[in-house]
Amino acid sequence: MAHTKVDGKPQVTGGSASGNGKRQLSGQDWVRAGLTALANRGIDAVRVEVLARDLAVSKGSFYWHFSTREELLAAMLDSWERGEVDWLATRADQGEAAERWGRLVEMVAGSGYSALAAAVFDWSQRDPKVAERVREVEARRVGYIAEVLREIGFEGREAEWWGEAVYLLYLGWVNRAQRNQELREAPRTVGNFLSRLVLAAAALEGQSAARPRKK
Amino acid sequence: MAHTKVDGKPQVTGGSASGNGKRQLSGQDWVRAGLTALANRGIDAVRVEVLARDLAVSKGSFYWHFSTREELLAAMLDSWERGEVDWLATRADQGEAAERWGRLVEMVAGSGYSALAAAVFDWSQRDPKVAERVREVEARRVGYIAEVLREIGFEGREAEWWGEAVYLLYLGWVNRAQRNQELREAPRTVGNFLSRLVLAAAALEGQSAARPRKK
DNA sequence: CCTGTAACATACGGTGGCGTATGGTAGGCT
DNA sequence: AGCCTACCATACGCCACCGTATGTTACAGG
Repeated sequence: MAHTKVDGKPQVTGGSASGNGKRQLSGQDWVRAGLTALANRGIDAVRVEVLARDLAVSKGSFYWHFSTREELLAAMLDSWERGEVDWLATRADQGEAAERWGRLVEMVAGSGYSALAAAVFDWSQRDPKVAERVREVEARRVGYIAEVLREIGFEGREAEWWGEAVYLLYLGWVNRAQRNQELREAPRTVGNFLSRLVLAAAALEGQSAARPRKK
Repeated sequence: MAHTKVDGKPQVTGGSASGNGKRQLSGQDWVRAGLTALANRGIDAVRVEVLARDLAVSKGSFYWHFSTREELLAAMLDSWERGEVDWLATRADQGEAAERWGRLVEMVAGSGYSALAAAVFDWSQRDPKVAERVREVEARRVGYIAEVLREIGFEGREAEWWGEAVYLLYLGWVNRAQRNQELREAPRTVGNFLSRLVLAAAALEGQSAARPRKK
């Protein structure tokens, strides 16, 4: 047992705020590098020696911070999940009725197409543990959308149903934008799709409630 | 150069219709095995030696049929593309007005969630050549949906726009169903989502045209 | 200045996969 | 029967990667 596990955090080891300028990586640096590789070339491209080359250090460094590759993958998944949960948490509270929909659309449209999310989704297909975590995150997302729709004026069951539809459309867009620059480079389009979908839903359900602004 | 390329087809080499019962594989057998591995564990799991073990033969066999692994991947992509194009071609002609929408929905809902398609889409992210082919197939799909929508009563531009929306929703469903049995095991749901989406679109656009039957 | 330890580097054994080289076999043709 | 050839097996060299063992450096505290 040469290395002490990273149970807590390797205390100081400042990534870039330690004052000495450069050297001395932290576990988080490896996680970040791993997530970058994941987003760019998929989970099977997250290799210890490759990351070491990217970071211009040797494997010896990696195996000090982590005891195995799987441990890094777990840390990466944790990091991603935390980011997703936080993203929703910071936006779940502050809301004034129909205004929230417009902000949700803008946030989604502006937050980029997220190659990372797409890569994590693909990863989840080959690892049941990952799939479980992704399902939880997706349930939160759909729940949040449905909540917003309820505030806009959709009735209970309808809100959930159309919330799912909205999410599926968004998910399809994320997927398709992956290989279609035109979709990526016009971030407006996602918002347009989502907004018109909700407008149509309201028209069908006979909602007289507040309409989301097309902005 | 020990092996002759598989330019045409290795003539007889019957997979299972040759009468002799078993042995003697064809290039198509390798392609099928490759597509299976692709669908189950992604493109990075399509390894020559692994496929050889699955087929209970040696690599020597593989390198007779193909000169390299890349050649197999190309053949796999060709096979997939041909299947997709044929799928649309056999359904594009025969149609009587609004009836086509119902059949399209049923076909999509019944054709399974297609882990293969999802895997190919993911593959396309790491290989521009694959991405190009996938884009073409997707353009055909969207075009076909838009065409059906036009026959239902949507006006030119609206048909294309909602056709894209319908496809994105379907794409999101394929993606999500990958890790959600509940969605997979109720094949009706896709159809319901798509049908209600079109109904809502018609309601928004003020179509009085033929409505797709909810069946 | 000496020592300990955190954070690396270097070197190694082992595995899995690619592509090649070459040998073996079974069935059709003459 | 002999031979050719399609199809496959065996064996090899090579490389990328995993994880381990152990040497090396920087700095903190006494």
